[in-house]
Amino acid sequence: MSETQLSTVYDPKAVEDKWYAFWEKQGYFYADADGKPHDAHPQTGDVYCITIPPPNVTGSLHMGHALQHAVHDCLIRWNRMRGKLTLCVPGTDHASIAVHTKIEQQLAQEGTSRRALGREKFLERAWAWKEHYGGVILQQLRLLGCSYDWRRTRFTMDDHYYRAVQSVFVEWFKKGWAYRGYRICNWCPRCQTSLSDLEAPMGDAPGQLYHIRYPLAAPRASAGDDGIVVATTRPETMLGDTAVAVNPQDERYRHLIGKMVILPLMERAIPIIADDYVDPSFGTGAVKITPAHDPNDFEVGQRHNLPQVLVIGKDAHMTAEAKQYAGMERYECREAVVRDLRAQGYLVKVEDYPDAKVPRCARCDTVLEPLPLEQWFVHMKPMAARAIEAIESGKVRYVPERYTAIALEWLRHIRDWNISRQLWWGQRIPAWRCADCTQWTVQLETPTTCAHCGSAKIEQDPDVFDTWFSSGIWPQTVLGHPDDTPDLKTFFPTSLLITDRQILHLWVARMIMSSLDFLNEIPFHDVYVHPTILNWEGKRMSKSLGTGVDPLELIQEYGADATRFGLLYMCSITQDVRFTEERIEMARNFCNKIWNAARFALMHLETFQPVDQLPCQPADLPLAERWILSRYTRAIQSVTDALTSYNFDVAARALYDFIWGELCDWYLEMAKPALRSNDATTQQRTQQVLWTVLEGTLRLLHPFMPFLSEEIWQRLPKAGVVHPRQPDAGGAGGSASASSLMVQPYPTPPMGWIDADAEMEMNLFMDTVRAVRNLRAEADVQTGKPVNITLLCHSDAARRLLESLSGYFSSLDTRATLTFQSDGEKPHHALSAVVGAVEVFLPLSGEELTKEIERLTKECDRLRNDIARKDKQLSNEHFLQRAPAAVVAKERARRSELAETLKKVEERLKMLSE
RNA sequence: GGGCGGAUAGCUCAGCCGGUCAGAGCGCCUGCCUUACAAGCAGGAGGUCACAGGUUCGAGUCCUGUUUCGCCCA
Repeated sequence: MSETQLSTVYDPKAVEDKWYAFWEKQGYFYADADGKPHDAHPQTGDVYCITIPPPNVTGSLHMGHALQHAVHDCLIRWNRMRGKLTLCVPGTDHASIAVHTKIEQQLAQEGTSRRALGREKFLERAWAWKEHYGGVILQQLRLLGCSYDWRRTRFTMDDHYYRAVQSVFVEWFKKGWAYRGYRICNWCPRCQTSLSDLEAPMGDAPGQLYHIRYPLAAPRASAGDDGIVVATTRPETMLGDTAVAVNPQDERYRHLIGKMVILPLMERAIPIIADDYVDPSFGTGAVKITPAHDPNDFEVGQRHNLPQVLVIGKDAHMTAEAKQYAGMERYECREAVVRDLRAQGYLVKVEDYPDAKVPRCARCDTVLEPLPLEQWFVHMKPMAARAIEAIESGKVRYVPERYTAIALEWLRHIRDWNISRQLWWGQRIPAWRCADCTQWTVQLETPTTCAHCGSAKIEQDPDVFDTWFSSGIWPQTVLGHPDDTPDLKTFFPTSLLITDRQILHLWVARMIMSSLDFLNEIPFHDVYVHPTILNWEGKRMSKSLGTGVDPLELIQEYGADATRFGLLYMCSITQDVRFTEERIEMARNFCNKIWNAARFALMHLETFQPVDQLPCQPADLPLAERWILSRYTRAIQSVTDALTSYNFDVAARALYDFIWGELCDWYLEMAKPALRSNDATTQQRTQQVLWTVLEGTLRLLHPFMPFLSEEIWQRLPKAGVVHPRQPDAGGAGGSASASSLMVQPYPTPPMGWIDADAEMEMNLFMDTVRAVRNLRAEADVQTGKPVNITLLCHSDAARRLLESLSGYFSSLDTRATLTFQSDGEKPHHALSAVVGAVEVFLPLSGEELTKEIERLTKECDRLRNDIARKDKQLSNEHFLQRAPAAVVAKERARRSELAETLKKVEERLKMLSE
């Protein structure tokens, strides 16, 4: 096949599916505990394992996932190429509330309900829904190029996993950590379930603070006593008040403690009590106590033995206890209560309260109703203590480091966890209550009788577990726990967890706790928290608001490699990144640049037979070769360092700058003459360096752009192999190590190739070339028109260097014919530039003379300015005494450099004016 | 109320341990279809690094405060 037939535009669609199918067929994604499952790639014995955060089984890929998995696969491919036994376990979670709600909506549309349908039929529907949409998101990850072990795909409702979740509960019940409790819980009136504290984020809800007067009950303490004024943001809850509380230290109210007030509208007598919980500075300093509808009041109520009056029900409507307000919706009732209070003269004042917050449902945003409920809770303190120890001692490391403190803070103030959900889609709680003795029987196998009294009248709790309760055991469970498996031995603890910061407590902290408790091990060594992707306005992307960008459309339009590279390029240590499509476009252009550079290289390597090792010392090569090998080495260092420290943006930039700015812009141009040379030795030597650098660069690039790099690598001649392979042509023939780029070793920096002299010399050369281009542009010389350039060299070394490189000038966009001078008469009417010890002259036609004089005058001013600044610094005694000698020397050198330049510019100016 | 992150060219972002750090991509302006690439090549304009103090010989870079946007916890 002739490489010249390759399109000048890289076409991702033509290569992505092909290589993905090939890799998968070869078994390269797989890793087994014995370390040599498919003998697909060399293993050093080191293990690298990640379990992905399981997305919602019925969900689809959004930008957050795309970024997260660009990172996942980059690290997975990198470590695999480093020779580690590398495993990434994919899977999904059952998203209890989301799926449950979806099915309920469907049923409602069909005019029925889950109660009418019954639990069994409902679950059939849910499973059917899961089968229909389940795994779509995993399919989408393949389009991104993710090289995960798909054989191991797990789902949190799989039989094994289901059992594992239940057994966690049974174990914790045995320890006394899982217990049945009655307390105020977050209740979502729309989802009809309780929620944990973490699923009930507080949101702004600007409202009013109502000041209500509760009159004293007879006999009055003294004439004219107006009772006590309480302040509340939720006046409708007053219907359930069973006390008024004041701070015992508060002089204003001390005389009222123990007295009774009459609750307006309800006409009930309630006591005034003293409790430290009351903040005297807030509102009026007197607080109404509604034990049934506020978590703090609930506790006050318990301390003071207050009755609970439930006035708001699970449907967010008023109960019979609310008497004349019974049946009203809660906000409707609020209006009615305020109206009646005002009419009866109890409403003292209403003030705006902009800082009010209310808890909302994390899933549906409905304002939650705190209600006293009997639920299953988990006692967290002992587990949190172990997690704190593991994090403090550095066994679990957070990246960026600042998240450590955030995690610790939450763990130190951990509260018990409500794990029961009044839903049907999820793992059923294995607990049976006895109708006779009211005790619970908790075990994995379905009991026939009560474990306490032997009664047969037992009934299973209808509730299921919180989804996070089940995903909290993800890493160990997908590797086989609670069974003792070889996978667990080999891959656990895993290497890394990559996650979003939203679920740091909800999920990450809980995994650490469960793993320490059950396996006495941390679940992962590192936690990498990637930035959140925002839209260009800095707002969270939202599908419902239509502010999201669909990563699949990006892959469709720009290709998977460009999408991955663009995302990694913006993946810095910052907390948020704003997404702009231009970044992906930039990456697409970069793909194209690489593609064309490869076309060029392949064209010149068609008949070339490379060898693994450079056949000579780099020092014996020409400057351009020494330079590119040196820069290539530094690129390997940069990329590797950046990946090691999770600085994906830095790694991507290093690749971009090296490939585009050095390899393409300079080396390929400078290699052209030699590649076209008739001298076989020169040609082959250059071909070998070109091949070495390109082949290595593709390996360096592969974790970022797996498809493009593979496509090019496959076309590249191989050391010891004559024909390039295509997946449909060669199949699995040949040794594994030669069949795919993804199982090649990742480059390590050949330190001996670093050549500081070559870099210095190239810098002088490049600066000179740039100066010539610059002068051409200034003189408005049309491209293609040759120019005569005089190079006046004040150093023999510079002259020798530039003379030896003079052949390159014509090809590097200068079109220059060079004349060298070491001294003597300088060209008079000419444009000029100074590059170190070299002066560059371009003869001037005449009319540009004034323009040039102006320009040089400006430059003189600038230089004099700079020199004055330096002089000031260098005459500063403090600076000379306190700054390190090297810095002072550097500044002195810089000063004389500037003076030298100024001298030359002044001379030029003089000559132009003559 | 407590904690954290951001504020650098028109836009999106890099700038590690203070001393060529004032940068990149896009956009804009000027030339170019030069046999790898117009998704490209060459050149150019454009920023008092949010504000105010302080530390230092020297501060986008460290400290304090302010303003502002966002996140987390209570």
